[in-house]
Amino acid sequence: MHLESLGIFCDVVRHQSFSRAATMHSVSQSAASQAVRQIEQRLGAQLIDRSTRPWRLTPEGKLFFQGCQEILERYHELEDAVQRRQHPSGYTVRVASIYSVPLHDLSGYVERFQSLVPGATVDIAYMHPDQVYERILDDQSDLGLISFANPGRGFTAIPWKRQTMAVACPPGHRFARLAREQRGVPPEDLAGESFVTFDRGLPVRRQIDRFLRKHEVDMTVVAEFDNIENIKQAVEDGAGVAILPVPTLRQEVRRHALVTVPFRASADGAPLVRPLSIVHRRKRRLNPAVTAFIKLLCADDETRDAAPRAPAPQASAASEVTR
Amino acid sequence: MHLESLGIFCDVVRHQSFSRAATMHSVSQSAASQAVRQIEQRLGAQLIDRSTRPWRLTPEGKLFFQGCQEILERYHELEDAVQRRQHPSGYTVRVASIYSVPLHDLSGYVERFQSLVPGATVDIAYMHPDQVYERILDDQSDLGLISFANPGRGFTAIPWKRQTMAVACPPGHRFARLAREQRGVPPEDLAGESFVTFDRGLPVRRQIDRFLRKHEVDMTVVAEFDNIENIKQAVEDGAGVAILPVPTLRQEVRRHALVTVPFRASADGAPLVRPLSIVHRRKRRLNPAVTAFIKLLCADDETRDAAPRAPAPQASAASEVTR
DNA sequence: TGTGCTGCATAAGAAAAACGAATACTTAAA
DNA sequence: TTTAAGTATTCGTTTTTCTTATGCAGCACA
Repeated sequence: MHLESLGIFCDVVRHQSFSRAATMHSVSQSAASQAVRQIEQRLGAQLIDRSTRPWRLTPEGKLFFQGCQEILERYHELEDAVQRRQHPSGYTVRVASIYSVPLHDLSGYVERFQSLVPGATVDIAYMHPDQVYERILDDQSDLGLISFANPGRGFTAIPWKRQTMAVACPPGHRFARLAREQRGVPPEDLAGESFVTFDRGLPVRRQIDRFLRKHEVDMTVVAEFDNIENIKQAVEDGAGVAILPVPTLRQEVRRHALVTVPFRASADGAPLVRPLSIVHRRKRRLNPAVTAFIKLLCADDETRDAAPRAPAPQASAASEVTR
Repeated sequence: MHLESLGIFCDVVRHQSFSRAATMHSVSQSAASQAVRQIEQRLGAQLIDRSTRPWRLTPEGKLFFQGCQEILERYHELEDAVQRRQHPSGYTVRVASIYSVPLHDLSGYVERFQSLVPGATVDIAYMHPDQVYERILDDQSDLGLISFANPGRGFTAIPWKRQTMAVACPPGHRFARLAREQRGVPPEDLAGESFVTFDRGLPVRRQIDRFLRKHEVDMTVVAEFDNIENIKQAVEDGAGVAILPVPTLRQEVRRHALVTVPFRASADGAPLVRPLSIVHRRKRRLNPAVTAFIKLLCADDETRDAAPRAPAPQASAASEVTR
């Protein structure tokens, strides 16, 4: 019997819902249903009486649920105990992040985390997306923060933030007036502008190009960089305009070096967002500090920079990062 | 984490041996090795220090081992508790057997079992092999006793006995003298005999045919039956000779209705044996009484009717029934 | 009485994991 | 050294598990 299945069963019971339990475990509703059925088959006993609505636990189900809870708790404690024995000096959470995750945001988290889990330390290293993956695979980092996570090959991606993207231009640019007047720029108006953007091959570039193609906008790419800092610098220097995640522009906007011009919402299209994900190695025990840190990061992800999520046809926590 | 893997780890520790633990769990040594490694990877900790010979548990391993033992025990108790709640009146072991498993043998087992596990009852039903599979799939029986178990599609087969097969003929037959003189008959001498045998399509028939083909023996099939009783009857009636498992002939030999003539051992070939297996649904919790009954059946399987087993290149409890 | 909605089950195909056979490797004993 | 025993590893296959798509039942609401 798979402990994960027992965990799903327990959450199904606790939340009185297969779908919710499924989401919590990052699997589809179907998988949760099958997991519970598998347990029932193995035991040769109904655990859940589905004939009534809402469904109820059978006596066997109640018994099994209580037992499972305890067993799971014990097992997790056991894993923690092994971890503690390995790192008697306390936990370190090693984070590998892409450059463009606002340091500002993270340092806030780190402070809160260290007061929450005393004795824990957080190491954050900034690097190129590919290196983030590498470091996680090599077990040099516990967590990675990246955009457009691709879930293949042994990673689990937890959706984190969705940063709205907007046009960045120098304060003297004709778009800047729109921003001052609290108006957005229609994507079409970008046509013909000089454009500073990301390297081809970065997922964010593909996302932007798709957006522009959809709105039939043709721009002149005057420079490409593999990181946001360089792009911002080029725009400041008057090389052209750029499309960047809003939160990454905070500094420059504050010191009036750049202006953010949001896109005017158009009826037909999804807004341009950059999804950030927390990734970690699959099938890997995360030590308690890491789990706590993830929880902290996710705790308020809905509250800022959040764009409405595209409702998936069926609940699946992973679905939004798989495409 | 798979509870089965934890079980393998515990047995590895208990027996200080991957291979033995593997056999106990009916998997290959490779699988056991991989299971333990998987646990280690998930924990990110060495459980076993392989640098010394014999290997030893690391401190983490010791800790984890103790925890696992308890967790597994608890889980098994939990499953049993669910079973008990379902069948409060006590356990019944429902056995489906092919016709030709000597009733005599089984009734002995049943008696011993009932004194061993008071309150348990054993239901034995005899039927055609196909029905045995059916009944197990339909959950009408807990265990099946069949020959030439084919492990495909959701069954687990536990090797049980290996019955040596021999020629059965009427006492007046020319072969009968060989038996009285304690000599065997060379397979070749069967050529030209009238032959009463099993239906085409039964695995035992294929096995016999293969044996005869190997020894280049050509016999005249005068009758085919789907069960041993009919074959024995036909041979008694003088229809010809048959090749049957020795233990199934006990009755007839005792009352001098038939004579068993063993094959003369030939250098080149494996002796003709009929493997009997205990079969049950895979991935299915067996209630404690069933487990106890299996244990009882297997306890002395080596001691009688046993032919030497072909040593497998690598230990695998299932290998001998898979072909 | 329909009509849409929500939540679970089921089917089928795709993806991932587990497994076994063969083989390499490692160490202890001969 | 060689041999033998026991474990790790590799690779291809089989089995399992998961997702997507769809079905189906009850419920709310018109």
